[in-house]
Amino acid sequence: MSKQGPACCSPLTGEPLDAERAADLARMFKALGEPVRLRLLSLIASHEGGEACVCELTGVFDLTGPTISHHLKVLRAAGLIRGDRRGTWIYYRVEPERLRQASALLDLQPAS
Amino acid sequence: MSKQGPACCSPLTGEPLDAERAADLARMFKALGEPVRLRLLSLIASHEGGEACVCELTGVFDLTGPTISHHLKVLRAAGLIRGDRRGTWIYYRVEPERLRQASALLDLQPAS
DNA sequence: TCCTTGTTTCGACGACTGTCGAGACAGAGG
DNA sequence: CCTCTGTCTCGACAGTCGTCGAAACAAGGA
Repeated sequence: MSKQGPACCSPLTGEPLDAERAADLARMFKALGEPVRLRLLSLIASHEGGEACVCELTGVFDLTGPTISHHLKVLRAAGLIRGDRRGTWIYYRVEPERLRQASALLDLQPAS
Repeated sequence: MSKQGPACCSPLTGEPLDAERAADLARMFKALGEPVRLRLLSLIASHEGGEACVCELTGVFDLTGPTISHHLKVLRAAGLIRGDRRGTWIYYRVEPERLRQASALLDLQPAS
């Protein structure tokens, strides 16, 4: 379902964002606009194999389990990560397409 | 000048963000994480000449002047735009370097 | 079966944010 | 000088967000 039309990647310099697209993109940026979530995403993205389990993420911060779980849920709702359970542990990995969408929007000089 | 230092543009896949850098980047993404601000930035970036005055931005939304001014202030504090007064009107333009920084962070496959 | 460990959901609290109206400041022109 | 227009600051209010403790759910092992 995530087939992206040409409009998905047009940069800011192209034409003004309409309200609907702005709302979707803002949801993603809002998820990124929190230091803990940004670090969580970076931890997952840079982890060996491209995925990390919650148990490895919790110890990095001085935060309780529920708080980490909450932030992971926000990142999941924004479409930035995806998690699946394998046995006891749940492993999270990034959604590259979604990140590319954000990166392209902010790229003022698209690859020509 | 199109080549940046290694630290400023290292993508998420490189190494985990430290708390300080995450805080600065999160400030910028938080500014982008609001539909009105995202549309304001897009209006400025896509405007003829690369700059737009507040009077042209206010009419687009069903919001009062103070509210638009507040959002512009947040974008300014995040380093995303810059405004200078010329006579009666104040013109805003984007800060390309800052946008490039964000775009590069989210780019999972940097130009190799 | 019960117990232990990993993860999420629920309910609550303080802090922050978006919005407004009223007023202040800046510049242009009588 | 005064006035008008454009923009910002201030103070206040409702709504949202990050955080926690307690409890629930899921899977594995005694």
